[in-house]
Amino acid sequence: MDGQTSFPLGPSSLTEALYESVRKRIVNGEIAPGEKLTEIRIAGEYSVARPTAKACLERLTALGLLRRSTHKTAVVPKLDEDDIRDLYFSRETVERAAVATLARTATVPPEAVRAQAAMKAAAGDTAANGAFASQVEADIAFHSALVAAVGSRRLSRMHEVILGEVHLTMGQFQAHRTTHPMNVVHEHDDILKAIGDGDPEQAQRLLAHHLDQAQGRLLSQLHRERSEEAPA
Amino acid sequence: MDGQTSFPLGPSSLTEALYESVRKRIVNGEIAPGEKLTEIRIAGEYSVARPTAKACLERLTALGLLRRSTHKTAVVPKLDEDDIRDLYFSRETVERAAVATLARTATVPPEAVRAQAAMKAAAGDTAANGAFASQVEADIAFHSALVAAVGSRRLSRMHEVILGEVHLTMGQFQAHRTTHPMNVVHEHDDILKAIGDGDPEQAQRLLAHHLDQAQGRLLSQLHRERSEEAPA
DNA sequence: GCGACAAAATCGTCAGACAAGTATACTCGT
DNA sequence: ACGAGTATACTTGTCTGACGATTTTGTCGC
Repeated sequence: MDGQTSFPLGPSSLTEALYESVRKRIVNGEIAPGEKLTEIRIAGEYSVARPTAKACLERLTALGLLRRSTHKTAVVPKLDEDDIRDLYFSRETVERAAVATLARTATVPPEAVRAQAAMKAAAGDTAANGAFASQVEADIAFHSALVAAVGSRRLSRMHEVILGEVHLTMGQFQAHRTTHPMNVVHEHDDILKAIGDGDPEQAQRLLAHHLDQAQGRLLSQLHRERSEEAPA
Repeated sequence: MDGQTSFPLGPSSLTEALYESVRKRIVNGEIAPGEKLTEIRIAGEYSVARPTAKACLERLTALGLLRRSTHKTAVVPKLDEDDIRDLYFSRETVERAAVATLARTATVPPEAVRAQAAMKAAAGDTAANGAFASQVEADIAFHSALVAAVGSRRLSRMHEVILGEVHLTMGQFQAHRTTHPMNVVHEHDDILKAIGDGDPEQAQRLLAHHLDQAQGRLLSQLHRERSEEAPA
């Protein structure tokens, strides 16, 4: 994109914009897993000072989107099977609480419904370029809306961090390409229905199943890739 | 204290030690809620450069131990009723998942048992100076051990953040002073027993009750303080 | 070919400086 | 005397530049 004209810096500041931009590049897979991100490189690419770049990398590291230890350069993490299981266990913990809470008052978040519409639209033109990315976006938006509707700042904060890593793995494995997006849409619809019916147990059950499916897709994709690059 | 002789910096680095020190001062209530923490003040108190102090404050802000908006001085947050409810809702979400998981395999974490012993010891000499602080420490350690035993890095990370804020409020309200610590000890024991019995439902029930009690103590303490400083 | 030493790259921390925004205090008009 | 607008001081955001420490890489000798 247009990299040199002054950025449309949304919020207040340089640091924020830099962070958002690098974050996007990571979760969208533009920066491959295992790739090294030095402070100098970031500073150079964006024409900012090294301390600014440093702060950016530190923030991303805190969110799990980068790994680095003292005096070593940051790298985009390549999540293994244990990571994915751990990630989905944490995710399930948070989202279970969310859907149960919503179901208790039969509150169907309008934002989630909107995300569903976007997902259906994206599912329509699977051939189109960038359709994959917008599917992932819509999927993330759906789950995000579910948690946001609970109204708990801290739950949302935790979920945001987790979804960041989820987004990262999805971008890396492109698991959505190997499955029919309409299945996901239908599972989402079922969850919304259970919430609307005021049935917390059912909502949790369906959610757990949905997440299990997603985790399974990621794991099988992981194994496939591993077996391909085995002859080293 | 001795500010000029090089610090006995425990871990790797200056930043880390600074962060730990300031964090402790905040959660222990040495820095009162509402108190302002300028970068310059921290830099001066610890004889470090301002960027170092800045990074420290940013980290603490990310953890919810400080609040600040752009171009405004960081302050130690004074949590209101909504905050406490939100905090305990999130806490319950995480710890429920933990005890349920442990109970499913009837795994009683040795660390938690050890924390219980420490708590009993601290409960013995309520009169002693600093006994209150060690009670809180032991309490935190117990719940921390529970979650750590699950073995989920991400769940532990989330819990760590939440416990930071819990620690903060406990230090501020000193709620433990108004209650018999042995009650807390017994509730902990009950939870451990349910885990050992392999009864996830019971463990979750007892945990929820335990957290409800704790939240209630904090809220009543909050109301008491508010009514005292009402005539403004 | 392998291990040890030297060189390069990178990070951690610091000092100093300027711009920009916020909050406070002061002045002026009514 | 009091309120409103402005001016000043304080604090933060960002940059430039630099030095020591540590990790990594590359080379040399055995």
